[in-house]
Amino acid sequence: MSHEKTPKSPAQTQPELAAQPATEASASNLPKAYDPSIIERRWAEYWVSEKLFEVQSPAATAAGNPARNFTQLLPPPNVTGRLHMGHMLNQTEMDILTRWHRMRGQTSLWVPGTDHAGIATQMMVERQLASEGSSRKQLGRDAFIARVWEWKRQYGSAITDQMRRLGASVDWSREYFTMDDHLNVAVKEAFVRLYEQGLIYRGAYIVNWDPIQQTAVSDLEVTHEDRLGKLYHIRYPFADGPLPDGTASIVVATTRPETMLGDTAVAVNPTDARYTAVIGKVISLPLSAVNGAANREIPILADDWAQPEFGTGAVKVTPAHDPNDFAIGQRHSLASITILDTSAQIDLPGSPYHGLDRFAARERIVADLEAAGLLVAIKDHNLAIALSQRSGAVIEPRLSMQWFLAVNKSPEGAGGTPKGAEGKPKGTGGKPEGAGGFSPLNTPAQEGGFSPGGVARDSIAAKAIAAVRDGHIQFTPEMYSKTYFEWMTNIHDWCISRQLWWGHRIPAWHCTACHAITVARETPTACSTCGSSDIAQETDVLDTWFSSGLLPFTVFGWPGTASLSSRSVAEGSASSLGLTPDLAAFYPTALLVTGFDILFFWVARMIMLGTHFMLDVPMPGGSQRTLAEAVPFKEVYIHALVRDADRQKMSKTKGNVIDPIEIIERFGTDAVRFTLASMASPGTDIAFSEARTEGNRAFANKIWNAARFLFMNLDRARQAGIEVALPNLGAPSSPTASSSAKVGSPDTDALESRWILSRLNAVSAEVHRALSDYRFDEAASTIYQFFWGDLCDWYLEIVKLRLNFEPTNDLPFPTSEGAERSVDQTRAALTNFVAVFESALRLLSPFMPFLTEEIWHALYAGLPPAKSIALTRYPQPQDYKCDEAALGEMQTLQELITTIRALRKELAVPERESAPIRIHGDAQILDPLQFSQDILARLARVSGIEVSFVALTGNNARSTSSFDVAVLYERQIDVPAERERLAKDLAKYEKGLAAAERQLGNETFMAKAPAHIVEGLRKQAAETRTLHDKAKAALDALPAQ
RNA sequence: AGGCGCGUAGCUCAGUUGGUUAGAGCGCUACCUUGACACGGUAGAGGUCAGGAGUUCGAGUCUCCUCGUGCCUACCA
Repeated sequence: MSHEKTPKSPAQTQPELAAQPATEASASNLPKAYDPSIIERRWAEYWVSEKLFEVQSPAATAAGNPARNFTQLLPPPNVTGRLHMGHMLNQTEMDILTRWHRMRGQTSLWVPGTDHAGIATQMMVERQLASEGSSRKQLGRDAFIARVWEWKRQYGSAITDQMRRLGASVDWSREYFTMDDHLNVAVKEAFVRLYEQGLIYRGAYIVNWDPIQQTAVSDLEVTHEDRLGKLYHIRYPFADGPLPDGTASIVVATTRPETMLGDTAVAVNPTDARYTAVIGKVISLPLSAVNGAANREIPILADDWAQPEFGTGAVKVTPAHDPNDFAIGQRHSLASITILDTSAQIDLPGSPYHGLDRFAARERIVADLEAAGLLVAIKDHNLAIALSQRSGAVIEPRLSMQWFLAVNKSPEGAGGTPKGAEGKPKGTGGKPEGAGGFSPLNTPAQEGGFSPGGVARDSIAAKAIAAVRDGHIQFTPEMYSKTYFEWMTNIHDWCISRQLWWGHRIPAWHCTACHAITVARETPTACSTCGSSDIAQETDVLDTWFSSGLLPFTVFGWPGTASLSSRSVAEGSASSLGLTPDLAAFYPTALLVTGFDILFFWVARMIMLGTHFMLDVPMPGGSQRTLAEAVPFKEVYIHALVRDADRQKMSKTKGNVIDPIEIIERFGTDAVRFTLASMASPGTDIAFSEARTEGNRAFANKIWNAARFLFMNLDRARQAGIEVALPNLGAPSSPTASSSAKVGSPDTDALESRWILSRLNAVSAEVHRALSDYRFDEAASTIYQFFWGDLCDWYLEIVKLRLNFEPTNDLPFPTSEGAERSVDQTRAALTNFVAVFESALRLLSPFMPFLTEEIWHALYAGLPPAKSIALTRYPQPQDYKCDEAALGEMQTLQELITTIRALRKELAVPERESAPIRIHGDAQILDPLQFSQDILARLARVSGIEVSFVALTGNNARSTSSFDVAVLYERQIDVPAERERLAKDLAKYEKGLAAAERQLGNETFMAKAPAHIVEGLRKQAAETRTLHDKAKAALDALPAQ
């Protein structure tokens, strides 16, 4: 604690230890209210500087066992990013799990890193250049990339600095950046292998083109927005004369009239009787004239794609600017005329529309059509407009040369055996995304495999589907596996090229001489086909998700020092096949925690690429890796979205973004973490609530003050010369060895001691179960209830009774024997208190690492048994003795105290005043209470106990199912209020009784319901009957008004 | 257009395979500045589980329908 010491206590004299940021504990030393800002930064720095969470690379021979380790990969945030609540939720959950597993003794490795985020980062730097009056193109590629690196050097650690602030227990020594050299080598290796396996091809297809970014983007980077648009009906006149019936034109319907400049046909459905006669006719395409020449002529053809119900039933075909039209063009060998340039301006030299932006062109064309009398109608039309997720630009489907990953095709060459690069694009095994076509590529997985839909069994997608279907990867919540299958079974080939400068440049070289392509790991000097040295590297870079999809194995060193290009298969030693020591130890990782928004972007891609590449990497023992061992992770936990308090999605435009750092500064990291954890129930979005965060800050404060109370009494004990042993279970745990020494105390110990340890037994079991099921909410609430409800409200209050530092005061006639007994009692109580409290801190530590670290160090006064509470043993049920009798006794006692308190309120007994009670009940219930008279005296202000042999029904009595109790106090009760209360109770009992009797009288129920249910109901009915009768008697006994 | 969710106390949410009289936090009411804590203590009030029908001995929980609401996927010019 960094506040100034105000030494009031002579006990507070130990020196600070340099290595431990905390000072020793002393109640007078602790501020009255918990102030997280004082301690958090200090501990965050300590954890990092002491390298507490680093995991050594195991020796290759040690054959690491991923099953015994707990390894996770942090979903790498964009290097340009700032921490948002989604990150914080994600990292809180990952950190709780990592700390929990670590404290359970597993080797827990959490690998952090950042993503180079191609488009986002390039945009960021371009914006900066623009503000300087410069541009990417002015700078040139190399200078621009240098500039991005400079940017990264300067600002790239912002988000990881924020992570440190959260206390994320990651292994910083393993931090990566997706553009690091060794990862670049791995990306190239992966690309080359896929190319050699015939799974990467290059071709001209329609892709989603972002005219602002000037690049292709994948289907996933496109969002759709419903907008009201127009459907234009346009008349296309025949060039080859009218039909016999006089028809001289056909009317087409389109939402994008400007694309008519690129039409190369009109299609009608062959079954559409209205149009059968016009099939084969030729059209003179309006407005298509260039340089004053005649309009282009295009055919009318029949194609199933044209739907008779839609529009006019006739559809214009623009193969270069629409995926469906492209497919029609393929079927009918139509020309593709590109009429828009990369920035979506009309590119048609000689046309009056040349150089116009697409939307300006639309207006002009519509006006011109109208002037020419060719505009038949304009109708309102709802359409889903495609927008670029990044730039917000309207996506322009564009025919362009791109690289694709074939996901539904068998690799060529079994087992990934490399083949020489062939220098030619491979054919496609599926269809590229965005490439149109309306026949489903794949059919859903069916029993026993796939239906014959052209999907190869050993394709990338098929392996990825099998990995989940066969249970090698499990989703939580399970529902997401459906979403996964839905997407995976309808997946198209993945467009992996981007027309950006920032990213992994595609390792392919184009030959100017023979136009062949050379794909190679090392920069080649000559074309592999013709030997010409006139070659130039492909300018495109890879989709960012291509490199991040490889991370689960590339972060562990794949492909190793010897890439496949330089190995001979015959050698076959594990390391030459790509098995690095880290891969052997940590792959597959145990778990991936992420949001559903990147389920397809990243999760599915990791599964595809992981299963594909890792199947070729042998197991540490040299055996062939199975699919189960090739998956990138065994479990996926998908968490919710964090919304604002009104359940609105946070967005910059709405201005409702909650900055986690700002919230942390107001409430403390621990409180925010605890809030997120306690609201993280699976499947439901989190409406982030400040009120709840306040509540959890209060929880932190409560713990802080409980610690103050403990320390205060430890101080007093020291002064009184009472030795209290500090618990030593905090010693670093060996997880397998069950602790020989239980926390706690002999059976002869006080009730509250035996009880609280029994509670610890139950609570640690419950927390274990909850965390095993990813029920962060249940784990958090269990600990909350225990710490506040059990420990502070009951245990601590009772312990106060046992603490006596002036031994002569509690006996009427001071004796040395009495003094000794009192000392023993104080020592025993404090010893148990410390042990219980220390256990509770360890229990809470994964959720509130800062607060618990601070108090824990303070507890050990600078001499803790471990460098951090995070390195101690997590409380296990077997560490605490469960004493059923104590649980039962305590329950009765609590019920009695609560009832007396309520009665006293009812009778308006002044708070400070004590009053005697009279009690009636079974001996087995009441007998143990005689040992708890002091507790009753303190917690319920009972001045004397009188046992009654008859039931108590007076105005000053209340009944429970196990006892009647009366408070003896001379004060007229509020008769109307009492009458109301009793009447209400009575009604409740009558209702319950009626329901129970109906059930018990029901023969089928008695016959069919399980015995324990019937028995339980009987017992309950009997209790209700008792309560009913007592309430009735009490009501009758009320004086009439 | 398909698919997946959600609707429980004033608010935010729990409620395991159907099983006794539905819980928590915050808020609210009353009282209490008792030497850990007013970011506190004690005792309370508050719900026909969106609506309807069905299956069952028994439904917040399973089925169907209706209403409201959110999201994801999609090649409809």
